[in-house]
Amino acid sequence: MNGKGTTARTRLERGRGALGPALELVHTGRAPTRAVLTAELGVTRATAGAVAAELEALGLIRVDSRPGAGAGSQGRPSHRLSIDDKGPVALAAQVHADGFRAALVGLGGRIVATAPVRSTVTADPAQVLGEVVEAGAGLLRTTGLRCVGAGLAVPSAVAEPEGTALNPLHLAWPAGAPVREIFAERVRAAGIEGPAFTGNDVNLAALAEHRHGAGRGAQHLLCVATGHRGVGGALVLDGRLHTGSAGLALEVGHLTVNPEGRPCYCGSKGCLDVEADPLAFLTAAGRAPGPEVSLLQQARDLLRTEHADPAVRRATEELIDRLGLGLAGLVNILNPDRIILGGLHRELLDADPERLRAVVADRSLWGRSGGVPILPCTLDHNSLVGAAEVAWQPVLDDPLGALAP
Amino acid sequence: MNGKGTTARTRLERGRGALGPALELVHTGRAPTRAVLTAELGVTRATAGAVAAELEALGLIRVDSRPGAGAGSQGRPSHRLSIDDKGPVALAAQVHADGFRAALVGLGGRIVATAPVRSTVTADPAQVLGEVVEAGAGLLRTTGLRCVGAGLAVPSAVAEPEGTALNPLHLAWPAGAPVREIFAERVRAAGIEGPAFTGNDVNLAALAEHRHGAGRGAQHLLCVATGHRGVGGALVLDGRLHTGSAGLALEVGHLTVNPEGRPCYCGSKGCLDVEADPLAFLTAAGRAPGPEVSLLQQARDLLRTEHADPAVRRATEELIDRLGLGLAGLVNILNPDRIILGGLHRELLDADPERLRAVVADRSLWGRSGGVPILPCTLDHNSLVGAAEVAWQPVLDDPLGALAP
DNA sequence: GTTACTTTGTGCCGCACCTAAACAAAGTAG
DNA sequence: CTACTTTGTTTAGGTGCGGCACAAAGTAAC
Repeated sequence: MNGKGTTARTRLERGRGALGPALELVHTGRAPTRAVLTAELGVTRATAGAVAAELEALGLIRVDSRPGAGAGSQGRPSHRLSIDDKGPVALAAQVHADGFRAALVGLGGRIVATAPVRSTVTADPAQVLGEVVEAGAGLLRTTGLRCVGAGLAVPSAVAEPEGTALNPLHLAWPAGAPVREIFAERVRAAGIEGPAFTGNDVNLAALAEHRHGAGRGAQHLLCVATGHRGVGGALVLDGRLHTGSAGLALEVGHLTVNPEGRPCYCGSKGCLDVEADPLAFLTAAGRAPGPEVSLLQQARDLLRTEHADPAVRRATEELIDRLGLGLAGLVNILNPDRIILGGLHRELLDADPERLRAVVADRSLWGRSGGVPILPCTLDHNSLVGAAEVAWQPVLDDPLGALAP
Repeated sequence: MNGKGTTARTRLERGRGALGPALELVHTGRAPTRAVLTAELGVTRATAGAVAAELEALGLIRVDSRPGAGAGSQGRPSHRLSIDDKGPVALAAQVHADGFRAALVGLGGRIVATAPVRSTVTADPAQVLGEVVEAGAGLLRTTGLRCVGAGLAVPSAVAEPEGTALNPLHLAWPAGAPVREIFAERVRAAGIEGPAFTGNDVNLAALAEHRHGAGRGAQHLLCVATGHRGVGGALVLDGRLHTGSAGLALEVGHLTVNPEGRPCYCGSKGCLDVEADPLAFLTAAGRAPGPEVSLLQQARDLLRTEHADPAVRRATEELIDRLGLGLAGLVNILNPDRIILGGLHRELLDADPERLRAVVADRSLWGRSGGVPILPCTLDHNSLVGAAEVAWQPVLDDPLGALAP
């Protein structure tokens, strides 16, 4: 008998210190039962039980008395810990060149509801963000779920601590637009409680992949992706996003990957930004980019459907070599224990994983660091989930403090 | 009346959690009095007093009842906290191309005693490390001080967690030599208690500069230096050395800084390693390196004494430009809030700080991150102090646990 | 010199959080 | 059915810290 009501009530004031770590373990799927939770936290069973009861009382998780696929077949079966699907959610928003989208994301990175994508991104950030927040507010109204906060992913470097978008170029937004401020104001205006965060989309995608995707368990996770124009990077260190002292870290686009390469707008030449993005791929394959769909879509289609074409094959190999050189440079500096690729880079990895791994290993200084696993990202909408992740962070750090008052 | 003896005794079992942070504050000179300690720790005066009493009982610090240059002139003067100069020390050792040296280093990075430098580095690491440890053991015998542990700085990347030196090239040691194991064995054999650590010299120098030198207070500190051949880098994040997942991070020598540059042994060309080290400087100035003194010494002499020579001037500017390009690349990836230069790079900075800062700012993506302060290192024997720092680390993390048993 | 004020140091109580240990519960293995 | 293994709960207790009142040690004003 797991006396739910009363037991949880009497323990409500206990377990503050271990509460955050415990929730994070359940959140990332590393604590399926209380027994595992006990081991992972390094506490006694009594403490783990109290903590789980408290998280249940907060409406965040559920303790099922049913099966619980425990460890060995012997001994008393453990109760299963799961995320309460009636629990609170975070409002996640994403803006990119093709449009914007809003979603509600619960613990565990589960997308609870999504608003249809709109493809009208105007030059006015306040209008776009107002619409996307309104879409999210609509989702909250129809589902009736509690909201812990809001997160926004933008395809631009975001300066800290101001929260301004430094290069939202392919959104046609003004450089330096105070996106965090605008977003926070719209969130407040929509009557949504909780704090509002804003971050670079690749950074947030990396965070999501680290917690719920291909990056699980990595201590030093490097993420590189290309979507529309340019190349983005992100680093997750010990579970935390490393954004540098001013939010400008991992601007990897200007590593030199081709000394004889084409000139870059930064003043150098042969930069990763202009040598390994969708436009570079289309150009290398001798195709003129069309205006209908996004560059990423065009490049992806070309790579998938015409990979037998010699020109496409050559372009693929060339981009893999350039990307590999860039990754090797990053490996020498950051020495990650895992690399995850997104966007077109993910397609390049799928097209010829051996070639890419060989280039990285060959141009890394030590065989060991060059042998770092390179994986495709595995999470749908990882930027969106990452945006929710930062909104969830205060709750993960201190559940009682963030939810009680 | 500050009842020293009895008060400390009655409080000996208190203050475990805040003990480490408190010691670190005194160690880095950020807590001159108990009042400041109270504020910095964010605890009550009662706790700060108990913690200070306990650290005093451990023989690490002293609470002087004398003046104490407190904050305002009003109110009761605060007692001064200082490091007990009869307290324990760490054994620090350094091996480099010109010889080796041993020292005893107390809290606060104070070098208590040094053994004379020997300049016979043979090809056998066991012999060299045996001699250097013996020199340190002699210092311990003559001073009679307690030893908390030992640290060794080597001019090579050190692989984690094995502790092997991957490229101790200019020591003529075999690549992959198990230096940490050898050092630890010699330390044990010499009857020195405490753990033994080994690290890359630039990494350790960065750590020392962060705690006691030009890097104080920086949250994201980048350190770049060149001594003999090649260029080394280090990153201190939130007070901790970032060595990557296998100890191989910050191998900055193979950033491309000159697309038309000379070939590098790594297979690329124009790498920082071959474009911005002492040999590159001598070559650029049209001088043939001699075998008498170290390359660093020759380059330094040339830069200082013949800076009026047009060839030397051109070489200086060329190296500053190359170095600046490399630093800009690192700034784009790491976004540090301070950069410290050592070895010949420090001399280059002194020679023309404006030029270097301009290159870095110009080639960094955002003006903000390019405006990062670039400073010369300020600590004598920073690698040595850094070696002691890692030996002190267990005590700084948990003074009671590290010293009591 | 006395008084008022400011700031620092200390003793005492209590609370929050956890551990330890004993016991109860729920399964498997024979 | 009994022995064994593992999980969950209860109770008691201990550690580290905050809160608070008070004492101590200086300066400022008169």
